[in-house]
Amino acid sequence: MALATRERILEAAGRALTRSPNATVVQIAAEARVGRATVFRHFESRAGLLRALAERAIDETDRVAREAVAQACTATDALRLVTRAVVGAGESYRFLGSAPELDDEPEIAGAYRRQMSELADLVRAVRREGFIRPDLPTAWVVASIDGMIWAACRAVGDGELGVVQAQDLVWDTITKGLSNEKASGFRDDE
Amino acid sequence: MALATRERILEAAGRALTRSPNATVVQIAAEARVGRATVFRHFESRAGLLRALAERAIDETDRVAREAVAQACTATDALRLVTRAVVGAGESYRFLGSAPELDDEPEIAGAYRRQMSELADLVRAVRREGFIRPDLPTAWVVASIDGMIWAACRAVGDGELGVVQAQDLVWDTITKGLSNEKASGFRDDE
DNA sequence: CATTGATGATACTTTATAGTCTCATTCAAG
DNA sequence: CTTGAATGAGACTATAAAGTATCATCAATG
Repeated sequence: MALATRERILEAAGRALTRSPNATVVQIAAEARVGRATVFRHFESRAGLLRALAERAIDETDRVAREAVAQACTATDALRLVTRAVVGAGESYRFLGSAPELDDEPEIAGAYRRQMSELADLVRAVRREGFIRPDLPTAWVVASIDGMIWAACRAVGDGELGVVQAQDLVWDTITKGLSNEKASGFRDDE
Repeated sequence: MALATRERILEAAGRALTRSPNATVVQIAAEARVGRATVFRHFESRAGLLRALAERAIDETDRVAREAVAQACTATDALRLVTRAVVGAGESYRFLGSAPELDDEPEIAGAYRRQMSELADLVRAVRREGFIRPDLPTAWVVASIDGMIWAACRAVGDGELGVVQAQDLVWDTITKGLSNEKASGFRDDE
């Protein structure tokens, strides 16, 4: 079963690389319960395996994001659904957050830039609908959404939150913030 | 000037490792404009250099955080000032975000856990002051603050925001969120 | 039962990088 | 000018990991 094996290796690589981003082929093979040679039968090199894994993660993220956009009727709702969807797919791309050598892969780095740029477009559309505070730079809105998504994925991966809970919390916090106060004013001096 | 050289190497290592987390000693030495042998005259090994760099970053973060706490009279204000201070010190610890081998250093991993735990204590104190929405789990509040700080540091490092601007935006967004609406309600069906 | 394809194990080669050592040079202090 | 400490350059070794090749085994398929 060549396909099943390849899939097993990819998933094992995701787990191993999430744990330790410099995981060796030996460690990945062990995680997949597969001989080291088998890894090289399915992938031309370790770099090739990482590339395949990254492309898989990017495709998966694109897929769920597109699905989310298709279901939404406003940009604001699209952003909400995309956020939920991407957090839900966190397990598949979480290893990317600390995979050093992937910055050297033009395709991967380019895909990440494209996703960020698409997110920026969506944010601008949401802004036109009036949902986003006008005083915040778009770059910061994008960056903070990205940061929240990563925080949620990490919390889920570390078992601190359930997936659904994290999905709810991310959008809730992105929009309303953490503060309990109506106007969120604070005074420097008590 | 032994001390100046050691310092030059540390700062160069910070820059090099921020760019590429697997930077070799050759690359670090080149960044420091120093011979490779000189690196090993000042540090027992590459791992030792990373350890020293990480300890330096942790100490610096602790220092600015303690200063911030000392100036605040309420827990809420302390959290605000700590956030500002830590974002301001981002350059010194940013490399830690993607330094794989440092997870194996018990001292470093432990220090990070301690910092997160101190942040959690601070968050609980802020919660008692009533500033934080009671429906949010503390773990999530901590995680999202951490995520916002990282997002701000990355934005500063990438030149998307100025340091002061990022410091302002982080607290502002943490507390009030991105949304323009008073109650931040949204409707699923337009 | 025989064949075929995938696999596991293992030995081997290659390469990149860490780490050591030596020597010549430079530069500042006396 | 002399001396000594720090450095740069480069040769050298050791090692870990990637990648290759081979052979025996096992399971499915005809």
